[in-house]
Amino acid sequence: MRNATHTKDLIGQTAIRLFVEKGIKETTIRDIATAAGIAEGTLYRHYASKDDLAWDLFSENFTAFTRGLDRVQQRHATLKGKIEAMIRYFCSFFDKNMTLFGYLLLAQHSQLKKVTPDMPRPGFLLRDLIAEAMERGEVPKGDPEVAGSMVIGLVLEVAISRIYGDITQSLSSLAETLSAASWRVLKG
Amino acid sequence: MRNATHTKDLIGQTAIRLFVEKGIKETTIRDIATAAGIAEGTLYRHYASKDDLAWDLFSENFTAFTRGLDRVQQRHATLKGKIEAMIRYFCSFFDKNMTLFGYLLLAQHSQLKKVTPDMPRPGFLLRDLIAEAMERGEVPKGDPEVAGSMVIGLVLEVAISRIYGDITQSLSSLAETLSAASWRVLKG
Amino acid sequence: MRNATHTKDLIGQTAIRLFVEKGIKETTIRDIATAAGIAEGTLYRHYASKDDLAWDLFSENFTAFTRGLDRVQQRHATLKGKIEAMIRYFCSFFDKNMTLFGYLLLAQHSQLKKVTPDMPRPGFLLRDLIAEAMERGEVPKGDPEVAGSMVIGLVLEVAISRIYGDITQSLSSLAETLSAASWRVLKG
Amino acid sequence: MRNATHTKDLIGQTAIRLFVEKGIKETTIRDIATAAGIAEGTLYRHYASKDDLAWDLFSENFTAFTRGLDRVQQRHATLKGKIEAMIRYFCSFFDKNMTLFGYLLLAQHSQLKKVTPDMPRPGFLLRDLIAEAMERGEVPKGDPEVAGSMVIGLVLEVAISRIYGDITQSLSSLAETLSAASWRVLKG
DNA sequence: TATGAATGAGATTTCATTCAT
DNA sequence: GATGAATGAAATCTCATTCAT
Repeated sequence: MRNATHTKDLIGQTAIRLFVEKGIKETTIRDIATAAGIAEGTLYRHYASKDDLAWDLFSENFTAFTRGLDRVQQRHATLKGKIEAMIRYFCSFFDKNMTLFGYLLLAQHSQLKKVTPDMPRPGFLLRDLIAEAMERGEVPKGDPEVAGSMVIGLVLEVAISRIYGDITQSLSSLAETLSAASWRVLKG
Repeated sequence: MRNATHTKDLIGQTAIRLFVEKGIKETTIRDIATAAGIAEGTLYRHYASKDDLAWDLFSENFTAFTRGLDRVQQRHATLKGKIEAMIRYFCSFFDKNMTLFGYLLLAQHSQLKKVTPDMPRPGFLLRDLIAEAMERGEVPKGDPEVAGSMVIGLVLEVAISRIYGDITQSLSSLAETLSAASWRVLKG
Repeated sequence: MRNATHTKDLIGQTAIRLFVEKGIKETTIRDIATAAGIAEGTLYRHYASKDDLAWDLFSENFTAFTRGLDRVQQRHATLKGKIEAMIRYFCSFFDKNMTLFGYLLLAQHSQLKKVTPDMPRPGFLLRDLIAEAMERGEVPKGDPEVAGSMVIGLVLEVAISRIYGDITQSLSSLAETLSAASWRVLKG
Repeated sequence: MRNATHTKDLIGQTAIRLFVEKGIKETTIRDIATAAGIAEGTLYRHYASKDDLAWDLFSENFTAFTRGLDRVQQRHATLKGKIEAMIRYFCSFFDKNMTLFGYLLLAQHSQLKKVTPDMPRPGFLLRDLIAEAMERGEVPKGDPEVAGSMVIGLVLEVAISRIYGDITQSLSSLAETLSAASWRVLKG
């Protein structure tokens, strides 16, 4: 009977790991409880439901990640600088907790439906930054939504290949490569 | 006693649509049967299980799509030509059946575990083509796995944005943009 | 489209074999149809239902077997002679069609409920013969039901051991042994 | 939250009764749950499946019964003494729990396939004891498998007649009769 | 007669959630 | 807070039987 935060964290960590390993629907409350070494009923002392657990883990971390991206981009004036900083931030975040990132990736399709329009999202952030850069002539005019998608996909797919083990280096060691490629995409 | 092939196709079409709309686990056999206008038991005359249904729809179409990519790539000698042809093929495939592509995208995380190493996959195809082009000096040397992932992600994320409605144009109308961006990524 | 009797026999033979191999409930109409090389619906041209099939195969053969026993016993005046004749008949019947006998054995528990009291049964036949022999002093007085059960069990269990492969000789080669043992049981 | 062992026992007792009354396949999970006064899902907290339930009830009791036979036989030096002791034990076991014995009898055909060769079985036990007695000349030489089968069948069939109601006395009251008959079979 | 696709009632099983302890 | 047995609604799957061809 340790403090409540400890148990809640334990549940969260365990759930994320199992969700990524087997899928959200495929992971049962019993799976999580067994792996965490607690009773099934205990989980409900910390989360109202399984859905609540999945959503909590997603929104908490998704928002924090997006805020982190926003924070580092603000320290730079040019889109080039912003992109480089965000990619460095992303790679570092990914390398520090690959499993968590795997969960955000996995959960986005099911959980994004519950995301309110006012919640910060990397896609919207990047699109807006690109639109501004087009305005001020830093990059050629074009569809900022398309440009943003290309950059995001370019980075994300490398992360996915890392998760699947097709790439073995750390993402941080690829940050420069990703930045350079992104910039070539945007610069036209 | 209707045509068996007709019924099987009907089940497949209906299932793909519902799987994309609600998710695979979230779609019940009853959902599919009702939507297809057949009895629940009928489904089992054509597919051994729900898992078998999901896998069949995935592997059949995934393989066909990859074969299509391979076919069009072979008509060109340079990586540039191959990339352009594959992206045109992809965009056309996507525009013709967005729902099916949505299913391949959705199912890949759960179904890819069952994919045998000998099954053709777009990622492996592209990686090999890039490796060859690096060999013969058409593009700068580098990690072909990373380069391939970047190109695939770049294209895929735009398709995802199209599915989510953040982009509204047809993918085919963006084929040139995607090819140009991909080539800039590869050319270094 | 051979004559109807041929198909009906084929179904019956196939069903008996599968019933013994897997159990009655465990054998499906489809199993039988597939093994017999006919369509599922065809079975219903010859038998009204699966229950009817199982019952028909049982009652037909069970009655015929009992009648056979009755016939051979009538040729002898003494219980000793009757027992020897019936055991010889039983062994010969068993050796000629072990699978069929396996079915009668297997089905008796489920099908015997449907047996009407007027249907001839080996147990009743033997009990009555023993009772008469006790009456006329050929064997010591006692409970003919118990005596009959002992003799039947003694013979039947050897047959079961033969079916299970724990005994490998033909039953006919054991007929004398079985008769002698039975007689010692009855003679007291 | 009642005692788990109590519930498991309740399920087992109820299942055995219904299995004997209606047959294993013919008894549904719902039948058992209703008769035991529990929810259907509860059954799966104690047994992994219906098959597991049937097997567990069989193997547990079959093994215990065989062990009991072995125990009482060891207290005697001669085959005659062993046989008498085992038959007494059997009759007592039967009279104390006719339903359970009915289940062992009923289940043996379907469950015996799952019995591993190392599991103790009455048939093997008796065969070995007879073989030893033949070795040391207590009974005439012969096939111990056949002799064992005859003795087992002789006893078993009387039990079956008791279950069917064709015999109404307790088996224990017939123990002497069964022992004497068995011994006459073995003694030659 | 034969076929075999379709049916649908009913069986087994799963699992998020509740609640007495 | 913690437990874990119990619940029951809902899902998957089975299969004897029907019926249009």
